[in-house]
Amino acid sequence: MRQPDITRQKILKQSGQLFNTRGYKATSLRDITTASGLTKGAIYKHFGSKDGLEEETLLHLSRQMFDLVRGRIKEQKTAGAKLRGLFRFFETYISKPPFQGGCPLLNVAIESDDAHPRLRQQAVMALDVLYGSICTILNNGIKHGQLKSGIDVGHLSTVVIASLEGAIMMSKLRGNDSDIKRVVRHLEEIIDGIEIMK
Amino acid sequence: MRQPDITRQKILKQSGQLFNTRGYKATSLRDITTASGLTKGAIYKHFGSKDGLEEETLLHLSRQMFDLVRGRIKEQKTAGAKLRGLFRFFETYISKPPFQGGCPLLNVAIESDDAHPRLRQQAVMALDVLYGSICTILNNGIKHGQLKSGIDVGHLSTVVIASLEGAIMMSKLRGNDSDIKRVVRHLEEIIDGIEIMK
DNA sequence: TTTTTTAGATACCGATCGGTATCTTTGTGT
DNA sequence: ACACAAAGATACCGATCGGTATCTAAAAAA
Repeated sequence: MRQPDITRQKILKQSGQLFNTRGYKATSLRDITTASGLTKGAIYKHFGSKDGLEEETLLHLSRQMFDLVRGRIKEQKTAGAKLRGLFRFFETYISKPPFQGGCPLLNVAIESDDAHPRLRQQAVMALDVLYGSICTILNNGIKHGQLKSGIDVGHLSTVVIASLEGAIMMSKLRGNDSDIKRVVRHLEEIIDGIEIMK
Repeated sequence: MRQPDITRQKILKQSGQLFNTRGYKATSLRDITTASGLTKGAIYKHFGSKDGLEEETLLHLSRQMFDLVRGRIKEQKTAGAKLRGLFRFFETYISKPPFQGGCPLLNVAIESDDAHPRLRQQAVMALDVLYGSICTILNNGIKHGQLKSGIDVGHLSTVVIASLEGAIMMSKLRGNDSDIKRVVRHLEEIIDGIEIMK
């Protein structure tokens, strides 16, 4: 890897960690230069402005998250197993965080929804991707006779995402994983109810 | 009301609105003085520091929210009706916001969980109050034969809060109320399933 | 009415913010 | 080996941050 690319990745790694824990606007460039050992010169060469860094960092965090999610989904065969894999991924979000600060989608949604249109637009896109992924799993499950055909796919996808994100908020706030575990159990029972056993 | 108290309320009203929309740390004292027409002198006389103002404002917002929630709950007789009243309250959170910026609990939880221990502690207490309220409704419902006795009260309370808060995040992010409506419908179906009709 | 305390406005402080201009270093192509 | 462009470090800018000291006005106490 070329040296500039290494620098770029080093900045994104640190800004990702800091933005996702302290918040985008609450993190200063100084925080990032201190953490990365680099200087403002490097940041501005690569990202042009702090706004630019924020947007690219969010993109980077979203990609990281969806890569992990996709990995969990693809290693399962049936729709039910894919969904359970997704739930387990969110469940270990607290006990074994893949990266610090909780869910990047949740964090940026709360920070941006009233005040930062550009970040908000990116957050909406990330939410749409997650929503679409779950809908696809459900639709494929119905098509292949793994799930009952009467399901309201969009409705269930919304319930799944809302429950998981809300549970992450609760568990992170309280500092334990009992809330996320309860919610995952509830969602698993829903899947039990719509799954067709062979 | 004495003049100092009027001033104090005026500051709390504006800081509440600003903290809940832009964030606590992202809002400057200047923002508050501009919005309220008062000066820094007034703020520091009444609250001592920005940290102090943040904590008192959060307390003020929490009280506002719980007053509204309690109102909705108390005007209903049965446990089922109380819960449905609570759901409707959260449903109208988006279309007819009682105050700007969404749910104060959700907002402060996300902002504080990794970086601001004092605010976080207050957020935990607010969550405990909400959780306790729902548990009480469920327990009373069971005791009075309005709800089936096999319910896991804590489990269901967690699911209710997580779903509602997650749905608020989604609806506020997307700028419509379809997500919160879907989640409320789901929760109502859960209540249907545990309610004992006379 | 006079005194004395309180509420609140104003002016100022050092620190830090995002951003830019400039300089040095590194690496690449010839 | 040389020239040149890209990467990144350093120094500096005006604006704004939270906080404080001081001053004025208002209200309570005498």
